[in-house]
Amino acid sequence: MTERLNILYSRLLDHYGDPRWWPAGSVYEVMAGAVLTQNTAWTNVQKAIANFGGGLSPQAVEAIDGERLKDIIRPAGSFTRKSLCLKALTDWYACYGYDDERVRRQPMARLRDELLALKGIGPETADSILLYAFGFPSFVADAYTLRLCGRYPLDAGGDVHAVKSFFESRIPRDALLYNRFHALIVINAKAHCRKKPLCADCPLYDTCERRGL
DNA sequence: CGCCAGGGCCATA
DNA sequence: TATGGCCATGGC
Repeated sequence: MTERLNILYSRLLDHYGDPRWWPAGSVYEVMAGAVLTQNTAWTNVQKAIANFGGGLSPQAVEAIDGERLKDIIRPAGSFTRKSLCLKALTDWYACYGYDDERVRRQPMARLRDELLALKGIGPETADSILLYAFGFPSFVADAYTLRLCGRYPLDAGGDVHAVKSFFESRIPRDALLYNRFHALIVINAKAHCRKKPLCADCPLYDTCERRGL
């Protein structure tokens, strides 16, 4: 890991501790949550998940009628697209017999292409599923990561693809490390750096402040 | 009230 | 390929 990235990571880790992160109980719940949280507050996703009554499984989603699925996930917004996307994602999972280990034996690049081919799944959602659901070393470059790159002097580029390859080429290819790093970025963003100006108790405050951000 | 939240698709030019 | 409108709810 480069010096600058190491400093960033260490500061976040010292301040927040090991996050070991994604608030979900199962692999499939992570997959579904990744879709439901697209441009949507996590509190709304929780409401949608709660509407499954603890029965958020691929078998359940396959069995649920499309119209009823819309109604269940309504609190997460954009429910027409997301319901179709959930169905497509579940069909994809069914191709592997809902078997996590079988998915993990496939080449990551191929899985990513398959996910990106599904309507409603783009780069951020695909990477979240690969990393947080299945434990592949695919770095997630989401809105929080882009915002951090705009503030912290990494010179990582401006778009999702550039930022993703920036981190992946400079961090050891380790899924747990990717997990911690991105989780820390999100936790920091939620806790301190939601918008300008940064608050003084943000562990990145001095560096960002020096840049006038 | 208006803004925005852990995006992505689609229509334009 | 690069923008911009759109989806849609709930919290603030």
